[in-house]
Amino acid sequence: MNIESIIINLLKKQTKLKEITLENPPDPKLGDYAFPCFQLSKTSKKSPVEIAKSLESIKLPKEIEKVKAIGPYLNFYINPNRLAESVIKQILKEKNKYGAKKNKEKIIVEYVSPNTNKSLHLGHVRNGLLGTALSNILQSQGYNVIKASLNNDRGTGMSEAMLGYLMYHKGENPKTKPDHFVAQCYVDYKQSETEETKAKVQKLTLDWENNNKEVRELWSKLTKWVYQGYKETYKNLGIEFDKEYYESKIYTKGKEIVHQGLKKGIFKKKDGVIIAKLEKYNLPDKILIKSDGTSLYMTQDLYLAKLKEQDFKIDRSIYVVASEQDLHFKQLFQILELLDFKVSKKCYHLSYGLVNLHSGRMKSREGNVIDADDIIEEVTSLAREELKKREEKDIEKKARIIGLAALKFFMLKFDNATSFVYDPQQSLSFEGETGPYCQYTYARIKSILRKCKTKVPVKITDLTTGEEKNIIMLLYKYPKVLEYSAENYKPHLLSRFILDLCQAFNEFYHQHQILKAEKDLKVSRLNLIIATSIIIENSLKLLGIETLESM
RNA sequence: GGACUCGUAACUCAGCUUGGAUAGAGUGCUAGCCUUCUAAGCUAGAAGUCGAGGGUUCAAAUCCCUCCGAGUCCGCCA
Repeated sequence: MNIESIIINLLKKQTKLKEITLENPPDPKLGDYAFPCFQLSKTSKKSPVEIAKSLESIKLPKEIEKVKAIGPYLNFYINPNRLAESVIKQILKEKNKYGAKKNKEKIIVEYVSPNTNKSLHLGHVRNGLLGTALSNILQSQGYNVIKASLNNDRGTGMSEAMLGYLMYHKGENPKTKPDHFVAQCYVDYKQSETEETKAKVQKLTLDWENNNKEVRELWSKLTKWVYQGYKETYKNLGIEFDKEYYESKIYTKGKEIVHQGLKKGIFKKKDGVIIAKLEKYNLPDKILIKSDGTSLYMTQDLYLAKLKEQDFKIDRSIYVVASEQDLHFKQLFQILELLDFKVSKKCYHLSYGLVNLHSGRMKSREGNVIDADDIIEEVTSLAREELKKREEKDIEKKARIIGLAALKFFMLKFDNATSFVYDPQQSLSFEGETGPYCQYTYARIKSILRKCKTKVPVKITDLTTGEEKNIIMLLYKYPKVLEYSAENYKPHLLSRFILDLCQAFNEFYHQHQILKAEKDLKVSRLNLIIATSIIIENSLKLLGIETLESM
């Protein structure tokens, strides 16, 4: 059932307007949908208030209970029972397919993409969770999603980590988590960096490129450790990939594209470098090949963009990368366009703001980062303390699930454009607009359902209170929210929706009895809360958050 | 200097796509609610020149322009 189009068609017929905009009244008491009559007063020469009044006599379909002119607005009150019956039955029938769509497009989403000389920090966590949630949401809309990551596993950073290993840890095996060990080598190097060591780093990089056996072996050893460590962190966070790319395997391949472009006159050679002139597009020029003939990040990105398209025949290519690289992606997409690569039209940069600390920006080289593994540990331990107060069973398992929910929800509730300061007290809270609040709401519903011993017949009749209607409207709107969230690449809209739904349920819960309601009403309300629990569970799952039957 | 993003309550943020009724949450604060289905909850209250100014419009937090402030980025890092 699509209420909006029913009302819009009704109004179109009545007013002869081509476009009708409906809006939501500020207070549910004022109705469910409102039609502002200002636009009509121009042509009809009557005041909007009069027009609204005159429209009150409009003939209503059965989906609409009544209309009422309130000031310059014509307000529609939907028939709650009819909508409730239709929406709840649909949810009970379709379960996790409610809100799902069919789509043929293939979309590749690239996220995390770490530099392998460092361990993962809070910024990677935001990136990974954002990428995961986005992938899930797109999948829910029927897209064939390929989850990909690019490991930046070569270059100066890796050489610095290698030199750090040789200088301070030669022959050692990791005693800590292996990626942390490699990151430590990097930090140790950085803290003692001199002109002399810089030269050594340069030599290592060159030797690596020339396939020097010893250097390559050392490199393999370190990267292997790093991936071992990453694997564990990814697993803990529920981050997965269908495809991992490695810079070391593709970094030379972009050069060919650039040289061809030079031949065709798309790029210019100037002062020994090959450059893309972009001032026409209001962008700074971009160097594509350095004067020593070696490639840059941009060079390999040109190749990778094409490679992704070839590998998977994708229709869209999304890059989840921090806003620091906004310019880089504008340039990349523009250069792809210059090269006349079809993929240029398929690319989208999902930019997100930095996660800062009170002390300022996180800098790996200075070691003042919030480590991903530490944060998981911290949030789990906070949840454990909380659970101990409640004398719960399965404390360990639940602590992990609840702790991660707090972390994940916090990372996904802001618009991706906003940068925020990470504040442990706020970020890891379990009360208010948090993951655990949503889980708690779900557990509450489950607890009621456990106490209801009899099977609940699918019968919906008496849901007429404001609190019930509020929930029904949200359930009705869920598919639209999901779709909008997917098409605009905005997972936070889903997070906000879940909060609204949980809040609506909790208000209902405190106001009305469910198990002690009289027979038909009880059945209707049970159906309502079953449907609610299905949506909470599914939507949290899309954000990568697990639910608990009790907590 | 240029480009982009952001500026909404004491604090953290929604709302801006598609302009519309008294601008919403959460945290914190104040006052209540556990002999009733889980109080990680709910109710009520205090709290806002929507950064500033101008423009468009019947109507602007929302669209346009200017300015101010913060952040990010700007040819051989990724």
